[in-house]
Amino acid sequence: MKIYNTATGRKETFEPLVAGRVSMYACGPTVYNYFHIGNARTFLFFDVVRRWFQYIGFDVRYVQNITDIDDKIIAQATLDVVPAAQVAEKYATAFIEDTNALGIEQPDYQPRATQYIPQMIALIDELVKKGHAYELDGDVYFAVESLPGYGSLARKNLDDLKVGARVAANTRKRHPSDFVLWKAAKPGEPKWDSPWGEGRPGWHTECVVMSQDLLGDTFDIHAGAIDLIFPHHENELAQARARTGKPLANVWMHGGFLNMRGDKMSKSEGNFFTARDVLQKYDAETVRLFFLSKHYRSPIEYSPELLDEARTAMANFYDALQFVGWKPGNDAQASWSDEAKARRDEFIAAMDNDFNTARAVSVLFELARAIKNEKDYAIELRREFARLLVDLGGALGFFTDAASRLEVGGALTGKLLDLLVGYRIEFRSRKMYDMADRVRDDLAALGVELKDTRDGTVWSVRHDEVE
RNA sequence: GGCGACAUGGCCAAGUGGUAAGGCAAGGGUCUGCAAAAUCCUCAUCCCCGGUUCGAAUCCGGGUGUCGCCUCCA
Repeated sequence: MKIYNTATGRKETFEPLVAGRVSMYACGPTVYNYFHIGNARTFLFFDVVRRWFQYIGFDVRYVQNITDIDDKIIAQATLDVVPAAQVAEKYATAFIEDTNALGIEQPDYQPRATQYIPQMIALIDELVKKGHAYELDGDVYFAVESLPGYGSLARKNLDDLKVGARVAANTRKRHPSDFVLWKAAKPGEPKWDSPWGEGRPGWHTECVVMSQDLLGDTFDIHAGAIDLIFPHHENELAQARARTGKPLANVWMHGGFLNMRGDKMSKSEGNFFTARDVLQKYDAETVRLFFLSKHYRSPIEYSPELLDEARTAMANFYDALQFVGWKPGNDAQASWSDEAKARRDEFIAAMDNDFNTARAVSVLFELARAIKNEKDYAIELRREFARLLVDLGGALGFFTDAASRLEVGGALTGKLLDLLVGYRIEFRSRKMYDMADRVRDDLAALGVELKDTRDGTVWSVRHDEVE
């Protein structure tokens, strides 16, 4: 198992802290709005990371936070003329709904910043006492110069940052890169008591406190999108090192962006679609396939054409399953035939190589092709391929609901369809083609597709349009 | 100004020194009452210029282009 580690800039063999276990923390959303489809890429990818670790036998402990107190939430609350907590609650709920709709498994723990205020205050206090932070009119800042090696994660040095700093604002900070740990409350803002007066925590502290509380001082994997490397993750790392002298995480994983017409999709630039919007047009598996068709560290261009392609491809997978009469059951077999094993090994090798999902997905395509290839493969083998397809696909989060997708409205509906198909077969054998075609056309109007294969007439329900 | 990533067929995309996976689209054949499906065939020398090597899309140097980070940000 090799993973690209931002901290070292290299692909490394993954060595868990505890054999057989993985502790991972992914930065979640700041809940001031619906998240966009670019955010979805990140959430979805780390869902796949988690599923993969589980597939290969790891016991995974997965934490993803929700930032429910932040300047942007306060700003939105001001616009909506409601309490900030109400904005946070609304979009936190929406976040959970939307990630569910995307087929993302909920994390084992989903801490919220406001649940950890005392712990954050304790950490900040400790940093002040150790000389790594200082107060300034009710704000508290982390002194980046107090910590040798600050900037190592992003491979930046303080001098360069000084030059590049475009933020003039607070000239009273000791160093322009000093970042805020505690913010004094302005009138009307949400606030908590602290040794430095009433205020709220800065963004970079919550993840340190929550991850260390739930996963320990140092854990296996810390994840997020590429933009979080600096300053967010750098600042988390700084606080953790200042506190414990140890790294916060052994492996830092960062996913690439989803771009819109060349630019990164971003709420502040207004060029985005919410995941909600996209799910109106494309089902969750289509979105998943669209993302997983490319390596997670590469940028992806948002493209309706490619989403359409992904939809076609997904339909083909289900066609293949239908083709050999796949039924839910023991897809995860203890042993596989040589033919199946060869493909499974290829899939595993791809995933174990820094989560090469694009390569892994191509194995699924090859399986689908083989499943439908009645000429070269015996039906038993093709059925095994189907089980393998569902098994491996499941490791990527596909086919989790295949049974119900392939099933139509219960047993009676299935029997009625078989009856109608029987009529078509009968009509065809009597060369009553107008009636035979009427059966097919009428069913097509209802979204049921008939195909006359060598093995007889089969029906399938079109699922490629989401209303 | 500093740091970093990427550049593969009509489109998407894998490839990490051994002679270009896969998907979509397109064209042609077989099969078929028709349609669909299935099946067979066709479709790239990897941004440019140098270098290393028996051999490079893959390594090194130099260009060009695109993008990201340095500021809230998935």
